Amino acid sequence: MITQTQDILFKTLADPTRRALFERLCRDGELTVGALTADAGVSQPAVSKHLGILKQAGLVRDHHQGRQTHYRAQPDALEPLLDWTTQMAGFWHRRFNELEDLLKRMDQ
Amino acid sequence: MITQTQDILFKTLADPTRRALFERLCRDGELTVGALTADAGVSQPAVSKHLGILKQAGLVRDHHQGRQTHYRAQPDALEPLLDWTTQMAGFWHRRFNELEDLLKRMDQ
DNA sequence: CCAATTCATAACTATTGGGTTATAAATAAA
DNA sequence: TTTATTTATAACCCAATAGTTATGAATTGG
Repeated sequence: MITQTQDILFKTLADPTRRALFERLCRDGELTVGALTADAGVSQPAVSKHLGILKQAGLVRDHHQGRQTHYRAQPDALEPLLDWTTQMAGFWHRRFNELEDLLKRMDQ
Repeated sequence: MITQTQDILFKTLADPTRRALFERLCRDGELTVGALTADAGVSQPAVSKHLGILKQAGLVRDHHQGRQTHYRAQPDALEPLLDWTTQMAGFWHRRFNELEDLLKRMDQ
């Protein structure tokens, strides 16, 4: 079910602090938990939990180096979101064109 | 704050039944509350509440006709979502190119 | 070895939010 | 006018979740 993937993505990105973490990783590249926590506005455990959820959604990847964990964004995971959005817009435009055609036929 | 708009959109579309209502309106065009309720899988008050939230987010518009309320999708409201997604992908690609350039310079 | 640092997990709390039933308000029909 | 239909709102309940503090596990440095 593809709608499952969309659901996970929307739910994951619905939280502002979580979305802010992902945005920072997109902008600044790879960062440690400590660096992310410094500007997150919430505690370190909260940041770790959010990163775990982002990881489960496939939006970030991590690798360990000594006692630090580095996280980086995985923006490919945004593709289903892009697909859904364009599809919704597409449905609407198709309907719009159908209506346009109908009006044209009625005009004849 | 544009991030406010994004927050509202993500939060609004994070709920599956609410997103399903929006999808149906995109596919099928204008529908009444009754028609939407028939296939929603939840009660009519639940549907009304969801439609109210979608309306506040600007994702749907309504108009009254007799005792029925007709709802239709307003897919233009998805634009900030599209902007955010492409922007995140853009940030990442820019960083990717920077890295690529760095590697090229190191290669010389 | 011992202390300090970095991150993840556990346990708990409070709030949010989506669902329900009951009911009100408005319109249509009999 | 009375009854039936359609939608919105109110009041309430339960589950999910984002936050906290406390602590454990792993690694580094003295």
